[in-house]
Amino acid sequence: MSDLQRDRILTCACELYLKDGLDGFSMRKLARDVGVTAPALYRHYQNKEHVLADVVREAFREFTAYLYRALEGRTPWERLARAGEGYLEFALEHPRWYEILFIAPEQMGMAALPDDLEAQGCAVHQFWVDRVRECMDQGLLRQGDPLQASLTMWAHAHGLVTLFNHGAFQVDVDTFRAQFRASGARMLMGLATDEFAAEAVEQLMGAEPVEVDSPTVKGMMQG
Amino acid sequence: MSDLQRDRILTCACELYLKDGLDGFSMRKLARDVGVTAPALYRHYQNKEHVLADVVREAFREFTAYLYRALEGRTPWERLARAGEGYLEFALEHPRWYEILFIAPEQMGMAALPDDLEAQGCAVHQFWVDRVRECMDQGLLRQGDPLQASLTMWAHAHGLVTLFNHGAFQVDVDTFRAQFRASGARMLMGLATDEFAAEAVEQLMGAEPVEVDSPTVKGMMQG
DNA sequence: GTCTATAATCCGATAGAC
DNA sequence: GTCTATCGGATTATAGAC
Repeated sequence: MSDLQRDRILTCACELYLKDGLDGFSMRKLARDVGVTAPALYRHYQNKEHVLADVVREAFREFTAYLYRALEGRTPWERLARAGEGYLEFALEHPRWYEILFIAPEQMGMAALPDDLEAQGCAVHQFWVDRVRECMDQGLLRQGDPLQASLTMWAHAHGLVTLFNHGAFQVDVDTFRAQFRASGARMLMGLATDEFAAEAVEQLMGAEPVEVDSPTVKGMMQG
Repeated sequence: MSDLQRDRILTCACELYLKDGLDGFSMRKLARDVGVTAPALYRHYQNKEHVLADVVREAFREFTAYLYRALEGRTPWERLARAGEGYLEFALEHPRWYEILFIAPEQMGMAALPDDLEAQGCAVHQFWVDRVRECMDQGLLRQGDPLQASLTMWAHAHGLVTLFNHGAFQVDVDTFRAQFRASGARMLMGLATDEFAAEAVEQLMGAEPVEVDSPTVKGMMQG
Protein backbone atom coordinates (compact mmCIF):
# COMPACT_ATOMS: atom_id res chain seq x y z
CA MET A 1 0.00 0.00 0.00
CA SER A 2 2.99 2.29 -0.05
CA ASP A 3 2.84 5.10 -2.55
CA LEU A 4 6.37 6.32 -3.00
CA GLN A 5 5.43 9.19 -5.26
CA ARG A 6 2.88 10.41 -2.72
CA ASP A 7 5.60 10.36 -0.08
CA ARG A 8 7.88 12.34 -2.35
CA ILE A 9 5.12 14.90 -2.92
CA LEU A 10 4.55 15.26 0.81
CA THR A 11 8.24 15.75 1.45
CA CYS A 12 8.39 18.49 -1.15
CA ALA A 13 5.16 19.99 0.17
CA CYS A 14 6.63 20.29 3.67
CA GLU A 15 9.79 21.89 2.31
CA LEU A 16 7.75 24.29 0.22
CA TYR A 17 5.56 25.28 3.15
CA LEU A 18 8.57 25.79 5.42
CA LYS A 19 10.22 27.92 2.76
CA ASP A 20 7.34 30.06 1.50
CA GLY A 21 4.67 29.78 4.17
CA LEU A 22 1.00 29.13 3.64
CA ASP A 23 0.49 32.16 1.40
CA GLY A 24 3.33 31.13 -0.87
CA PHE A 25 2.17 27.53 -1.12
CA SER A 26 0.62 26.53 -4.45
CA MET A 27 0.08 23.30 -6.32
CA ARG A 28 1.97 24.65 -9.30
CA LYS A 29 5.06 25.46 -7.24
CA LEU A 30 4.78 22.08 -5.59
CA ALA A 31 4.68 20.34 -8.97
CA ARG A 32 7.75 22.24 -10.09
CA ASP A 33 9.63 21.19 -6.97
CA VAL A 34 8.59 17.56 -7.39
CA GLY A 35 9.63 17.69 -11.03
CA VAL A 36 6.29 16.95 -12.65
CA THR A 37 3.47 19.01 -14.08
CA ALA A 38 0.63 20.19 -11.89
CA PRO A 39 -2.07 17.75 -13.06
CA ALA A 40 0.14 14.82 -12.10
CA LEU A 41 -0.23 15.77 -8.44
CA TYR A 42 -3.95 15.10 -8.59
CA ARG A 43 -3.26 11.40 -9.25
CA HIS A 44 -1.87 11.20 -5.71
CA TYR A 45 -3.81 13.86 -3.82
CA GLN A 46 -7.46 14.72 -4.27
CA ASN A 47 -6.74 18.45 -3.96
CA LYS A 48 -4.66 21.11 -2.23
CA GLU A 49 -6.64 20.77 0.98
CA HIS A 50 -5.62 17.14 1.39
CA VAL A 51 -1.98 17.97 0.80
CA LEU A 52 -2.07 20.65 3.49
CA ALA A 53 -3.78 18.29 5.92
CA ASP A 54 -0.81 15.94 5.55
CA VAL A 55 1.55 18.86 6.11
CA VAL A 56 -0.23 19.65 9.38
CA ARG A 57 0.11 15.99 10.38
CA GLU A 58 3.87 16.36 9.94
CA ALA A 59 3.79 19.51 12.08
CA PHE A 60 2.09 17.57 14.88
CA ARG A 61 4.63 14.75 14.62
CA GLU A 62 7.46 17.23 15.08
CA PHE A 63 5.69 19.06 17.88
CA THR A 64 4.83 16.02 19.98
CA ALA A 65 8.37 14.71 19.58
CA TYR A 66 9.64 17.86 21.31
CA LEU A 67 6.99 17.73 24.02
CA TYR A 68 7.04 14.09 24.97
CA ARG A 69 10.78 14.09 25.69
CA ALA A 70 9.70 15.84 28.90
CA LEU A 71 8.45 12.50 30.20
CA GLU A 72 12.07 11.51 30.77
CA GLY A 73 12.05 13.88 33.75
CA ARG A 74 12.06 12.04 37.07
CA THR A 75 9.79 14.34 39.07
CA PRO A 76 6.51 16.10 38.26
CA TRP A 77 8.23 19.46 38.39
CA GLU A 78 11.05 18.28 36.14
CA ARG A 79 8.52 16.99 33.65
CA LEU A 80 6.56 20.24 33.69
CA ALA A 81 9.67 22.37 33.36
CA ARG A 82 11.03 20.24 30.54
CA ALA A 83 7.70 20.41 28.75
CA GLY A 84 7.90 24.18 28.92
CA GLU A 85 11.43 24.11 27.55
CA GLY A 86 10.37 21.78 24.76
CA TYR A 87 7.49 24.07 23.87
CA LEU A 88 9.84 27.04 23.70
CA GLU A 89 12.49 25.26 21.68
CA PHE A 90 9.98 23.94 19.18
CA ALA A 91 8.50 27.38 18.64
CA LEU A 92 11.95 28.95 18.23
CA GLU A 93 13.52 26.29 16.02
CA HIS A 94 10.46 25.69 13.85
CA PRO A 95 8.37 28.86 13.79
CA ARG A 96 6.61 27.81 10.58
CA TRP A 97 5.65 24.46 12.04
CA TYR A 98 4.41 26.21 15.15
CA GLU A 99 2.43 28.67 13.08
CA ILE A 100 0.49 26.11 11.08
CA LEU A 101 -0.67 24.37 14.25
CA PHE A 102 -2.70 27.45 15.07
CA ILE A 103 -3.93 28.43 11.63
CA ALA A 104 -7.68 28.34 11.26
CA PRO A 105 -8.83 25.50 8.97
CA GLU A 106 -10.70 27.96 6.75
CA GLN A 107 -7.40 29.59 5.89
CA MET A 108 -6.32 26.28 4.41
CA GLY A 109 -9.52 25.91 2.43
CA MET A 110 -11.02 23.39 4.83
CA ALA A 111 -14.51 23.60 6.28
CA ALA A 112 -13.25 21.94 9.46
CA LEU A 113 -10.23 20.07 10.70
CA PRO A 114 -10.06 16.34 9.95
CA ASP A 115 -11.02 14.33 13.01
CA ASP A 116 -7.59 12.84 13.52
CA LEU A 117 -5.98 16.29 13.67
CA GLU A 118 -8.61 17.50 16.11
CA ALA A 119 -7.83 14.47 18.24
CA GLN A 120 -4.11 15.25 18.10
CA GLY A 121 -4.82 18.68 19.53
CA CYS A 122 -6.87 17.22 22.36
CA ALA A 123 -4.13 14.73 23.18
CA VAL A 124 -1.53 17.47 23.42
CA HIS A 125 -3.71 19.52 25.69
CA GLN A 126 -4.38 16.49 27.88
CA PHE A 127 -0.62 16.08 28.18
CA TRP A 128 -0.39 19.57 29.66
CA VAL A 129 -3.26 19.00 32.05
CA ASP A 130 -1.55 15.86 33.29
CA ARG A 131 1.74 17.72 33.86
CA VAL A 132 -0.10 20.34 35.90
CA ARG A 133 -2.20 17.87 37.84
CA GLU A 134 0.73 15.86 39.10
CA CYS A 135 2.40 19.05 40.29
CA MET A 136 -0.76 19.99 42.16
CA ASP A 137 -0.90 16.55 43.74
CA GLN A 138 2.62 17.02 45.03
CA GLY A 139 1.81 20.42 46.50
CA LEU A 140 4.01 22.31 44.05
CA LEU A 141 1.19 24.19 42.37
CA ARG A 142 -1.82 25.64 44.14
CA GLN A 143 -4.84 23.39 44.35
CA GLY A 144 -7.45 24.06 41.70
CA ASP A 145 -8.71 22.87 38.38
CA PRO A 146 -5.66 21.61 36.47
CA LEU A 147 -7.39 22.45 33.21
CA GLN A 148 -7.78 26.10 34.21
CA ALA A 149 -4.22 26.41 35.42
CA SER A 150 -2.87 24.78 32.28
CA LEU A 151 -4.78 27.27 30.14
CA THR A 152 -3.19 30.14 32.03
CA MET A 153 0.26 28.70 31.44
CA TRP A 154 -0.46 27.85 27.82
CA ALA A 155 -1.84 31.30 27.02
CA HIS A 156 1.22 32.92 28.56
CA ALA A 157 3.63 30.73 26.60
CA HIS A 158 1.68 31.05 23.37
CA GLY A 159 1.47 34.80 23.72
CA LEU A 160 5.19 35.18 24.32
CA VAL A 161 6.37 33.01 21.45
CA THR A 162 3.78 34.45 19.08
CA LEU A 163 4.87 37.99 19.83
CA PHE A 164 8.53 37.08 19.53
CA ASN A 165 8.12 35.17 16.28
CA HIS A 166 6.17 38.08 14.82
CA GLY A 167 9.08 40.32 15.65
CA ALA A 168 7.40 42.48 18.29
CA PHE A 169 10.42 42.17 20.60
CA GLN A 170 13.71 43.42 19.29
CA VAL A 171 15.87 40.92 21.12
CA ASP A 172 18.06 38.04 20.03
CA VAL A 173 17.01 34.45 20.62
CA ASP A 174 19.13 33.86 23.72
CA THR A 175 17.82 36.97 25.38
CA PHE A 176 14.31 35.87 24.59
CA ARG A 177 14.95 32.44 26.13
CA ALA A 178 15.95 34.15 29.35
CA GLN A 179 12.86 36.35 29.13
CA PHE A 180 10.65 33.36 28.63
CA ARG A 181 11.98 31.68 31.77
CA ALA A 182 11.87 34.88 33.80
CA SER A 183 8.32 35.53 32.75
CA GLY A 184 7.39 31.96 33.70
CA ALA A 185 8.97 32.51 37.08
CA ARG A 186 6.86 35.64 37.58
CA MET A 187 3.77 33.60 36.78
CA LEU A 188 4.66 30.97 39.34
CA MET A 189 5.52 33.48 42.02
CA GLY A 190 2.70 35.90 41.28
CA LEU A 191 2.82 39.46 40.03
CA ALA A 192 1.08 41.05 42.98
CA THR A 193 2.67 41.67 46.35
CA ASP A 194 1.62 39.33 49.15
CA GLU A 195 -0.26 42.15 50.82
CA PHE A 196 -2.30 43.04 47.74
CA ALA A 197 -2.82 39.60 46.16
CA ALA A 198 -5.95 38.62 48.10
CA GLU A 199 -7.64 41.94 47.50
CA ALA A 200 -6.81 41.95 43.80
CA VAL A 201 -8.14 38.44 43.35
CA GLU A 202 -11.34 39.32 45.14
CA GLN A 203 -11.86 42.38 42.99
CA LEU A 204 -11.27 40.40 39.81
CA MET A 205 -13.41 37.44 40.69
CA GLY A 206 -16.21 39.19 42.54
CA ALA A 207 -17.15 38.82 46.17
CA GLU A 208 -18.51 35.31 45.98
CA PRO A 209 -15.98 32.48 45.95
CA VAL A 210 -16.09 31.83 42.26
CA GLU A 211 -15.94 28.48 40.56
CA VAL A 212 -15.72 29.10 36.86
CA ASP A 213 -16.97 26.26 34.74
CA SER A 214 -14.28 24.32 33.03
CA PRO A 215 -14.16 25.12 29.37
CA THR A 216 -14.47 22.36 26.88
CA VAL A 217 -11.22 22.58 25.05
CA LYS A 218 -12.04 21.62 21.54
CA GLY A 219 -8.54 20.75 20.67
CA MET A 220 -5.42 22.33 21.79
CA MET A 221 -5.50 24.28 18.63
CA GLN A 222 -7.32 25.33 15.53
CA GLY A 223 -10.94 26.12 16.15
CA MET B 1 -6.72 69.61 1.39
CA SER B 2 -9.69 67.38 2.15
CA ASP B 3 -10.27 64.64 -0.36
CA LEU B 4 -13.81 63.46 0.12
CA GLN B 5 -13.53 60.61 -2.34
CA ARG B 6 -10.43 59.34 -0.59
CA ASP B 7 -12.35 59.40 2.69
CA ARG B 8 -15.16 57.46 1.09
CA ILE B 9 -12.70 54.88 -0.21
CA LEU B 10 -11.16 54.47 3.24
CA THR B 11 -14.57 54.01 4.84
CA CYS B 12 -15.45 51.30 2.32
CA ALA B 13 -12.00 49.74 2.74
CA CYS B 14 -12.52 49.40 6.49
CA GLU B 15 -15.95 47.86 5.98
CA LEU B 16 -14.57 45.47 3.40
CA TYR B 17 -11.69 44.41 5.63
CA LEU B 18 -14.01 43.89 8.60
CA LYS B 19 -16.35 41.81 6.44
CA ASP B 20 -13.91 39.67 4.43
CA GLY B 21 -10.63 39.87 6.31
CA LEU B 22 -7.22 40.49 4.85
CA ASP B 23 -7.36 37.51 2.50
CA GLY B 24 -10.69 38.61 1.07
CA PHE B 25 -9.56 42.18 0.56
CA SER B 26 -8.93 43.22 -3.03
CA MET B 27 -8.89 46.48 -4.92
CA ARG B 28 -11.58 45.19 -7.31
CA LYS B 29 -13.98 44.41 -4.48
CA LEU B 30 -13.20 47.77 -2.95
CA ALA B 31 -13.94 49.56 -6.21
CA ARG B 32 -17.25 47.70 -6.53
CA ASP B 33 -18.23 48.74 -2.99
CA VAL B 34 -17.27 52.35 -3.63
CA GLY B 35 -19.24 52.31 -6.86
CA VAL B 36 -16.42 52.97 -9.30
CA THR B 37 -14.09 50.87 -11.39
CA ALA B 38 -10.80 49.64 -10.03
CA PRO B 39 -8.45 52.03 -11.86
CA ALA B 40 -10.28 54.99 -10.38
CA LEU B 41 -8.99 54.04 -6.94
CA TYR B 42 -5.44 54.68 -8.06
CA ARG B 43 -6.22 58.38 -8.47
CA HIS B 44 -6.63 58.53 -4.70
CA TYR B 45 -4.30 55.86 -3.40
CA GLN B 46 -0.91 54.96 -4.78
CA ASN B 47 -1.58 51.25 -4.35
CA LYS B 48 -3.16 48.58 -2.15
CA GLU B 49 -0.41 48.82 0.44
CA HIS B 50 -1.24 52.47 1.12
CA VAL B 51 -4.93 51.68 1.50
CA LEU B 52 -4.16 48.96 4.03
CA ALA B 53 -1.84 51.25 5.97
CA ASP B 54 -4.76 53.63 6.41
CA VAL B 55 -6.95 50.72 7.54
CA VAL B 56 -4.39 49.86 10.21
CA ARG B 57 -4.41 53.51 11.32
CA GLU B 58 -8.16 53.18 11.88
CA ALA B 59 -7.57 49.99 13.87
CA PHE B 60 -5.19 51.85 16.15
CA ARG B 61 -7.67 54.68 16.61
CA GLU B 62 -10.33 52.22 17.74
CA PHE B 63 -7.90 50.34 19.95
CA THR B 64 -6.50 53.32 21.79
CA ALA B 65 -10.01 54.66 22.35
CA TYR B 66 -10.81 51.49 24.30
CA LEU B 67 -7.56 51.56 26.23
CA TYR B 68 -7.35 55.19 27.21
CA ARG B 69 -10.76 55.16 28.87
CA ALA B 70 -8.95 53.36 31.66
CA LEU B 71 -7.38 56.67 32.66
CA GLU B 72 -10.72 57.66 34.15
CA GLY B 73 -9.98 55.24 36.99
CA ARG B 74 -9.12 57.03 40.23
CA THR B 75 -6.43 54.71 41.55
CA PRO B 76 -3.47 52.95 39.90
CA TRP B 77 -5.11 49.58 40.40
CA GLU B 78 -8.40 50.80 38.98
CA ARG B 79 -6.60 52.14 35.93
CA LEU B 80 -4.71 48.89 35.41
CA ALA B 81 -7.81 46.77 35.86
CA ARG B 82 -9.84 48.95 33.53
CA ALA B 83 -7.08 48.80 30.94
CA GLY B 84 -7.25 45.03 31.09
CA GLU B 85 -11.02 45.12 30.68
CA GLY B 86 -10.70 47.48 27.75
CA TYR B 87 -8.14 45.22 26.11
CA LEU B 88 -10.46 42.25 26.51
CA GLU B 89 -13.55 44.05 25.28
CA PHE B 90 -11.76 45.43 22.24
CA ALA B 91 -10.48 41.99 21.28
CA LEU B 92 -13.94 40.44 21.74
CA GLU B 93 -16.01 43.13 20.08
CA HIS B 94 -13.63 43.79 17.20
CA PRO B 95 -11.64 40.61 16.54
CA ARG B 96 -10.77 41.72 13.01
CA TRP B 97 -9.43 45.05 14.24
CA TYR B 98 -7.44 43.21 16.87
CA GLU B 99 -6.09 40.80 14.31
CA ILE B 100 -4.72 43.39 11.92
CA LEU B 101 -2.75 45.07 14.71
CA PHE B 102 -0.62 41.95 14.93
CA ILE B 103 -0.34 41.02 11.27
CA ALA B 104 3.18 41.09 9.93
CA PRO B 105 3.71 43.94 7.47
CA GLU B 106 4.90 41.51 4.79
CA GLN B 107 1.45 39.94 4.80
CA MET B 108 0.09 43.29 3.71
CA GLY B 109 2.65 43.67 0.98
CA MET B 110 4.80 46.10 2.94
CA ALA B 111 8.53 45.83 3.43
CA ALA B 112 8.14 47.46 6.85
CA LEU B 113 5.59 49.34 8.85
CA PRO B 114 5.29 53.08 8.23
CA ASP B 115 7.03 55.02 10.97
CA ASP B 116 3.87 56.54 12.38
CA LEU B 117 2.31 53.10 12.91
CA GLU B 118 5.45 51.82 14.57
CA ALA B 119 5.29 54.84 16.86
CA GLN B 120 1.66 54.08 17.68
CA GLY B 121 2.66 50.62 18.85
CA CYS B 122 5.40 52.04 21.05
CA ALA B 123 2.98 54.52 22.59
CA VAL B 124 0.51 51.80 23.45
CA HIS B 125 3.20 49.72 25.06
CA GLN B 126 4.40 52.70 27.06
CA PHE B 127 0.85 53.13 28.31
CA TRP B 128 0.99 49.61 29.76
CA VAL B 129 4.38 50.12 31.32
CA ASP B 130 3.06 53.26 33.01
CA ARG B 131 0.02 51.38 34.39
CA VAL B 132 2.31 48.73 35.84
CA ARG B 133 4.84 51.18 37.22
CA GLU B 134 2.35 53.17 39.23
CA CYS B 135 1.02 49.95 40.74
CA MET B 136 4.54 48.98 41.74
CA ASP B 137 5.09 52.40 43.28
CA GLN B 138 2.01 51.90 45.42
CA GLY B 139 3.16 48.48 46.59
CA LEU B 140 0.41 46.64 44.75
CA LEU B 141 2.68 44.78 42.35
CA ARG B 142 6.04 43.30 43.28
CA GLN B 143 9.03 45.55 42.74
CA GLY B 144 10.86 44.92 39.51
CA ASP B 145 11.24 46.16 35.98
CA PRO B 146 7.81 47.47 34.93
CA LEU B 147 8.65 46.69 31.34
CA GLN B 148 9.25 43.04 32.15
CA ALA B 149 6.12 42.69 34.21
CA SER B 150 4.03 44.37 31.55
CA LEU B 151 5.31 41.94 28.95
CA THR B 152 4.25 39.02 31.13
CA MET B 153 0.76 40.46 31.47
CA TRP B 154 0.55 41.38 27.83
CA ALA B 155 1.67 37.95 26.62
CA HIS B 156 -0.90 36.30 28.87
CA ALA B 157 -3.72 38.51 27.63
CA HIS B 158 -2.68 38.26 24.00
CA GLY B 159 -2.39 34.49 24.22
CA LEU B 160 -5.83 34.09 25.75
CA VAL B 161 -7.71 36.29 23.32
CA THR B 162 -5.84 34.92 20.34
CA LEU B 163 -6.69 31.36 21.26
CA PHE B 164 -10.30 32.28 21.94
CA ASN B 165 -10.74 34.25 18.74
CA HIS B 166 -9.23 31.39 16.76
CA GLY B 167 -11.84 29.10 18.28
CA ALA B 168 -9.52 26.91 20.35
CA PHE B 169 -11.85 27.18 23.37
CA GLN B 170 -15.36 25.91 22.96
CA VAL B 171 -16.99 28.37 25.31
CA ASP B 172 -19.37 31.28 24.88
CA VAL B 173 -18.20 34.85 25.24
CA ASP B 174 -19.46 35.38 28.78
CA THR B 175 -17.76 32.25 30.01
CA PHE B 176 -14.57 33.39 28.35
CA ARG B 177 -14.79 36.78 30.05
CA ALA B 178 -14.95 35.00 33.41
CA GLN B 179 -12.02 32.81 32.36
CA PHE B 180 -9.99 35.83 31.35
CA ARG B 181 -10.48 37.44 34.76
CA ALA B 182 -9.87 34.21 36.64
CA SER B 183 -6.70 33.59 34.70
CA GLY B 184 -5.56 37.13 35.43
CA ALA B 185 -6.21 36.53 39.09
CA ARG B 186 -4.06 33.40 38.97
CA MET B 187 -1.25 35.46 37.46
CA LEU B 188 -1.46 38.05 40.21
CA MET B 189 -1.62 35.48 42.98
CA GLY B 190 0.90 33.08 41.47
CA LEU B 191 0.48 29.53 40.25
CA ALA B 192 2.91 27.91 42.64
CA THR B 193 2.22 27.24 46.29
CA ASP B 194 3.94 29.55 48.75
CA GLU B 195 6.18 26.70 49.84
CA PHE B 196 7.37 25.88 46.32
CA ALA B 197 7.47 29.32 44.74
CA ALA B 198 10.97 30.30 45.82
CA GLU B 199 12.47 26.99 44.76
CA ALA B 200 10.72 27.04 41.39
CA VAL B 201 11.90 30.56 40.67
CA GLU B 202 15.44 29.66 41.58
CA GLN B 203 15.39 26.63 39.31
CA LEU B 204 14.02 28.66 36.42
CA MET B 205 16.32 31.62 36.77
CA GLY B 206 19.49 29.87 37.82
CA ALA B 207 21.32 30.21 41.11
CA GLU B 208 22.57 33.75 40.65
CA PRO B 209 20.11 36.55 41.35
CA VAL B 210 19.23 37.26 37.77
CA GLU B 211 18.68 40.60 36.18
CA VAL B 212 17.53 40.02 32.65
CA ASP B 213 18.23 42.88 30.31
CA SER B 214 15.22 44.85 29.34
CA PRO B 215 14.19 44.09 25.82
CA THR B 216 13.89 46.89 23.39
CA VAL B 217 10.27 46.70 22.46
CA LYS B 218 10.20 47.68 18.84
CA GLY B 219 6.60 48.58 18.92
CA MET B 220 3.85 46.98 20.78
CA MET B 221 3.07 45.09 17.65
CA GLN B 222 4.01 44.08 14.19
CA GLY B 223 7.67 43.36 13.80
C1' DG C 1 -11.65 61.95 -12.10
C1' DT C 2 -13.57 58.28 -14.17
C1' DC C 3 -13.90 55.34 -17.82
C1' DT C 4 -12.67 51.12 -21.17
C1' DA C 5 -9.39 48.07 -22.34
C1' DT C 6 -5.66 45.49 -21.37
C1' DA C 7 -1.16 43.84 -19.83
C1' DA C 8 1.06 40.40 -17.18
C1' DT C 9 0.70 36.97 -13.64
C1' DC C 10 -0.96 33.95 -10.77
C1' DC C 11 -4.29 30.28 -9.05
C1' DG C 12 -7.01 25.36 -8.67
C1' DA C 13 -8.69 21.94 -11.22
C1' DT C 14 -10.13 19.01 -15.37
C1' DA C 15 -10.37 16.53 -20.16
C1' DG C 16 -8.43 13.58 -22.90
C1' DA C 17 -4.33 11.77 -25.47
C1' DC C 18 -0.52 8.72 -24.75
C1' DG D 1 0.91 7.89 -14.29
C1' DT D 2 2.25 11.68 -16.80
C1' DC D 3 1.60 14.67 -20.38
C1' DT D 4 -0.47 18.92 -23.25
C1' DA D 5 -3.96 22.00 -23.48
C1' DT D 6 -7.29 24.50 -21.42
C1' DC D 7 -11.14 26.29 -18.56
C1' DG D 8 -12.49 29.82 -15.58
C1' DG D 9 -11.21 32.55 -12.34
C1' DA D 10 -8.44 35.71 -9.48
C1' DT D 11 -5.04 39.55 -8.74
C1' DT D 12 -2.31 44.43 -9.09
C1' DA D 13 -1.58 47.92 -11.95
C1' DT D 14 -1.20 50.94 -16.24
C1' DA D 15 -2.30 53.40 -20.94
C1' DG D 16 -4.99 56.39 -23.03
C1' DA D 17 -9.70 58.21 -24.33
C1' DC D 18 -13.21 61.25 -22.53
